[in-house]
Amino acid sequence: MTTTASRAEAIAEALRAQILGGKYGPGEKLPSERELAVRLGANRSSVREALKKLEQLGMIAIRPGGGARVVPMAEAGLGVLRHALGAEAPDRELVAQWLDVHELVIAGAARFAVERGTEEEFAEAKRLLRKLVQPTTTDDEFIQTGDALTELIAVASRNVVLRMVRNGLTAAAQKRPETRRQVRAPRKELLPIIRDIEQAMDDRDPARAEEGVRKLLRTNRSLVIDLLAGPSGGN
Amino acid sequence: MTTTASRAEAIAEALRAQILGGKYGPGEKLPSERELAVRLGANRSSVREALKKLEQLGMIAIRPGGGARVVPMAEAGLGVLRHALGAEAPDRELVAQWLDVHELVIAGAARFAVERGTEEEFAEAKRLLRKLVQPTTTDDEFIQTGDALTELIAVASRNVVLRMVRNGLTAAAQKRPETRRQVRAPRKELLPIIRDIEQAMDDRDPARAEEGVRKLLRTNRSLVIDLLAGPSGGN
DNA sequence: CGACCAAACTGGTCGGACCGCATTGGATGG
DNA sequence: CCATCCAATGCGGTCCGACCAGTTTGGTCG
Repeated sequence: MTTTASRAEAIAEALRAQILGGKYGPGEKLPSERELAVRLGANRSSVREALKKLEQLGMIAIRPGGGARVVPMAEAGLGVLRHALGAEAPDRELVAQWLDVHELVIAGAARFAVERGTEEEFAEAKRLLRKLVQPTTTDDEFIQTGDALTELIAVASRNVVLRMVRNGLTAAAQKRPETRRQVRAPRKELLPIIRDIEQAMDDRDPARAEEGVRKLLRTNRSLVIDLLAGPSGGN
Repeated sequence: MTTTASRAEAIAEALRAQILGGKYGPGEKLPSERELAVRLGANRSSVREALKKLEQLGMIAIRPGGGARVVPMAEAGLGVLRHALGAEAPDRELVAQWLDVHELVIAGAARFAVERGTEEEFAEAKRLLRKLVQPTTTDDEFIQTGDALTELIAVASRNVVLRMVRNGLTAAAQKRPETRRQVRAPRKELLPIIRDIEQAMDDRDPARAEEGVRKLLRTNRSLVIDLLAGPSGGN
């Protein structure tokens, strides 16, 4: 079923699930490459490649001659998120935390963007903002436009580091197509916020732009939660 | 010379330097694994492992049967930063951008931390803040205390995603010991800011805490620039 | 009981081999 | 002459068996 990708990726996926599932607790040692190979019915090379993947994600730490130990999730890198959020039923709390950080980063980027952006970028931003509230825009287009807008903000911030952080965040939120959900976009409430952001761009007012984008993202908050974690339930 | 680590790591380092140095431009295809192996005098396994590392960093994209092409730096992950900033003479502009993002993230974390932190964490934060301005604190201790403080803020924010982002940022800023520089910490100007942050904790005032931490980080800005990129000069 | 050393691990590298896939360039049919 | 098709080529992905260097570990010896 889940043999969608390469052998090594499948092994990495399995180990990842086992670690995230708690089979191997933080600090615990994983079986050796050779034992994992026979246990999973794969070659040591493939197992090794999978382990290297997990090491690069920051999930495990490998010492030559020593073995591989599980690293606590909070000490890992952003890459782990991609698989924690990509699960069948992601933790709603984790999704909420993702949204908080995303809001923080993009709103901050908007501040820089208004300070350093070009007229062309402002025009493009206004075009995208207007498209968000156009009645002819489908829900899929709404999401795509939103993504394009955040990327535009990141680019206009003239900050490569910020773009990289956003890359990590958005990559983590990428859902596999088969688990995508249908959502409804809240259009009406957006109009005043969008006007506010446009005004901020005209006035080159960074603080106002930051606050406007923050409100914009917060309005879409429940939408993203539904998109990533499925409707209602707890929280 | 630079055989600090394993063979694969050395190869990855070399390729990384070549890519960052512009030998292979964005979108350009790298030589095949076999050719790189003979060219670098290493086994294909080692070359392969190095390429996998770069792929995981987001620097290159590998297609089965196709080859490996270079990904533009702005589309890569945070991991690339570690080596871009770890160079002998890092780009000062890049360091400045790192500082902007770090300030944005930690100040935002401070907001959450004041909302969600425990009394014990507040007490620890105050202890660290006071240590920053104690005359008996050495410059090395100043830096360590600052790191501990930002980590405490990240932990107290109760946001795993935010901690991961911070992990990525701090890992990128880790300098190799041999290239560390001596710096002087600006202690006197910190006192009013620190009092402000303490007051914000007592009042549970998130906005004030965010602004205070932002000022605190900004005060240390030139210090970090010197630490990472070396004092003044061009580049 | 403690220090010490050797055997048993572990990960890192090597060389060779085979597979399925993507690319490509020449032969073919229009 | 051009568009099409297909086989040869090159690519990454996997597998195998072997050896090396470092860590762990257990038992032995002082």
